[in-house]
Amino acid sequence: MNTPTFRNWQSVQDEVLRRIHAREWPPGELIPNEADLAIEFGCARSTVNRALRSLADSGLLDRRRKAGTRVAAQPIAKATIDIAVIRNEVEEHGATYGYQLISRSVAIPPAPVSGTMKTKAQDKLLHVRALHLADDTAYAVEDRWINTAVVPAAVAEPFDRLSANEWLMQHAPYTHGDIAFSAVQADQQDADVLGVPPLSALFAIDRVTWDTDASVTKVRLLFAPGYKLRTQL
Amino acid sequence: MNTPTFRNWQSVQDEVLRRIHAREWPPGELIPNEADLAIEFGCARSTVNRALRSLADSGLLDRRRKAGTRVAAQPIAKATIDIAVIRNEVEEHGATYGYQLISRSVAIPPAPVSGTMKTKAQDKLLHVRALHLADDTAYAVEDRWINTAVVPAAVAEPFDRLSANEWLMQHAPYTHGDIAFSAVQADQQDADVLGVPPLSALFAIDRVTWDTDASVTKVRLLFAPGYKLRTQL
DNA sequence: AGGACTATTATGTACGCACATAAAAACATT
DNA sequence: AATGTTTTTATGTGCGTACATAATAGTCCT
Repeated sequence: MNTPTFRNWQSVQDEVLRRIHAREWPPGELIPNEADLAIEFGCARSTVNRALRSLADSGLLDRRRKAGTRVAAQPIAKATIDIAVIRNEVEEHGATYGYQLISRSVAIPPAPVSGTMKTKAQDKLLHVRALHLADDTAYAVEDRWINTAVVPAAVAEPFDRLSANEWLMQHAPYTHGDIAFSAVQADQQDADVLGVPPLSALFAIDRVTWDTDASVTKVRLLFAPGYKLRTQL
Repeated sequence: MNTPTFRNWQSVQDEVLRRIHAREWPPGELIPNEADLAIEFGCARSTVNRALRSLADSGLLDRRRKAGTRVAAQPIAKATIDIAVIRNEVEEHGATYGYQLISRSVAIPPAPVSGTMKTKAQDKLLHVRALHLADDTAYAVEDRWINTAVVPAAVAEPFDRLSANEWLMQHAPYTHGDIAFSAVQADQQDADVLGVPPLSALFAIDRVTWDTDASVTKVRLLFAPGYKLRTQL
């Protein structure tokens, strides 16, 4: 048997992938250990490790110390979604980006907002509503609350030219965030802003970002009908 | 200056993250090269490499050979979404999973379907519609087309007890897939099946999986109102 | 000044070794 | 048989070296 040698981790990965797809290593099955594969592939164990670790990261393999490596029984598809700044998203579609501030105020938020942002019920926050346009047609409405205790500089920002979306990206660091995607019916207000019939189905992205344990901002983006979030797996 | 030594790649990563968040290394700025960081952190260059590579994978750093490593100006948030088998998703919420086959037939698909699946216009495909339940209430409708030329064994499957969702996971390998999320209005048929008012906003997942260059299956999942797809970033 | 070639440099990765760590398996003890 | 302890083993990671590769910076020639 003339085994070709696999000199780099990508080719090892490709070969492992081939065996998984070809069902040579069926789902749930234990595969040979790193040391043996290294001998078979004619490379160092660390190279095999790199390849297998990468596949484990993408969910195709389950690895446990001592127990060994097995092909994931249910390859939970891990779709990675890039959430870009809206301007970039629009411009990547070849359209001209536009922005309109709808309202800007400092107010006590409704209870659900202060609840998810973990601010005190009577704390005032900065509330910004704005419209993002692609080629002069409505693309998405942004409804945002900003924790001015965490981002005091935001109080001085008018947000009439530069969207809060972009300003915060540059000025407000965050450590982590929660994000949720859903479908909602347009209420009268949002329908008017977007120029669509009431009760239209809108794609919603809700995001809350945190700096350590304090919320930075909470935003809901409602996209005009037809919007699709695409990715590969 | 008493520099603590960073003995493992995770602690190096944490320190780099801290500097980014603290704006010691602002967005867009070039950071010291691996060799220098290795000296500063008191570890090997490969350890620094591992830490920085991991951060680059998650989009926080931009790295280019010779040009060096810089903090991403626009930290494109990469949200990873786990797309599990529906049964698991339901059971993880602590609910009881139920399944009902609605229809199963072999038919010539409408043009958009054969178009996206790259099958010949007159090729017959297996068409399965089914309902997924959580605690006896409708959770999602599945509308699926299966390429029987690629998965001939599917023809013999009734799909009356085991959903196509699960059966395909076990029997139909795929190399890659496209996925799209959107919001759609429920038509009369889907509204009836889900037991919701017509025109309700439904969360839709459209997925096409491929084995090399042939489509395996195309599925649209419509989730009952209230469904949210959550993740972290 | 402009273009073609060369040197430099930072990241990318391979290798081999060593040791850490988690967890299963074997063994001993009650 | 049930429980606690030790051994074994596969993965996880660190280190230092070497070389590959891409892209910039510099040099030379016209």
